[in-house]
Amino acid sequence: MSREDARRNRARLIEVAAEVFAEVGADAASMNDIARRAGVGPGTLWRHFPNKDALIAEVVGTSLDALAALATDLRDHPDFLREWLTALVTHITQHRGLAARLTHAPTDGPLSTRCHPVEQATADLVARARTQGMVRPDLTPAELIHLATAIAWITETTPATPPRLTTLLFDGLTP
Amino acid sequence: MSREDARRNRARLIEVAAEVFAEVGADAASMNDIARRAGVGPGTLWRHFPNKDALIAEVVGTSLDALAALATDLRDHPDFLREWLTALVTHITQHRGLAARLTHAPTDGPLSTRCHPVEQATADLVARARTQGMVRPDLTPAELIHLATAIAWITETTPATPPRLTTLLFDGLTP
DNA sequence: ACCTGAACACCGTTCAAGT
DNA sequence: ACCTGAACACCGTTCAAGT
Repeated sequence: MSREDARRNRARLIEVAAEVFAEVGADAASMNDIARRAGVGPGTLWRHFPNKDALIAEVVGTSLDALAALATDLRDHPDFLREWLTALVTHITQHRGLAARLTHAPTDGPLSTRCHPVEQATADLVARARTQGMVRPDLTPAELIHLATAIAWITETTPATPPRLTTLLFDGLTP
Repeated sequence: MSREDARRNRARLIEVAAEVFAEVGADAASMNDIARRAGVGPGTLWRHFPNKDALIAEVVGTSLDALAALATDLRDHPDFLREWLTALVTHITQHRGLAARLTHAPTDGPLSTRCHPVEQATADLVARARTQGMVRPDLTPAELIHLATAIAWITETTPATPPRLTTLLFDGLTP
């Protein structure tokens, strides 16, 4: 088959994957199922994307970039760190199963690579918050991301809501 | 076979399950693998325990009870709510894969049932903390458990440590 | 009464064989 | 160059057949 067909296959696979992820979650989705629904053999899917994370990275990549871009808009917001934490949680929550995938993704894998801009943005905002005394000085950017991921995850399967848990975390449990 | 054999099989299955859970985590552990290692057919495992949660409940049940019992010891501790949160997180962390199982367990299933004493203890301590003004008055016991589970979960697959995240949650992110 | 293990429909993943 | 789909070793789960 031609390179043209290959390109179409690739585009179609991403499209179908996005559908399946939305239906059952990125973690629960089956590679065979995605290939089947795209009308393609499993082998074709696996050569276009060497592992599931690569496929996920392609599906959520552009929205991760959009999230990172939002960070610059937030820089001058009076409560930007809280806003950023909210944005992180919201974004992860919008892609069911992504939280579980993020925490298991190897550091040098495609998904982690795609997250780099968001990590960078988080580092910037935490540093900025620190110079302004808006945040406890020992908080690391990685910790903020871990906590955002944890909140997004627990939200997927319990009645707890992201804004509420975000508030509890940000302000603490004491009065 | 005799009822005697059945009882021995059951005990052996719980024993082996505990081993496998410790090795690969309760979530990743395979039912077939447990049956195989116990020298028993899959069917035998499934009749003794109608689903995986029932098996998990049996394995972690006694330690859940011990956790609940700890709550009464804590009642007079000056910082008992923080201690309790720490105990919750510590306990879940000690059983890898338990966090994921807890959040997906059906409310009327065997695992949720086994968690009842811990939920009860949490409700008591939160209520007590509230009357003493030690905690924000809108915090619900369920929220505390959800957050403890989330922290235990994120801890399994990242360099983040339970005591640190517990502190961040309890005290909040602001200085 | 209790156990066995073959069986079913899946999964991720690979790779010879086709165009 | 790219695709196919059978194949392998697994998984959860069931159930006829055995003692």
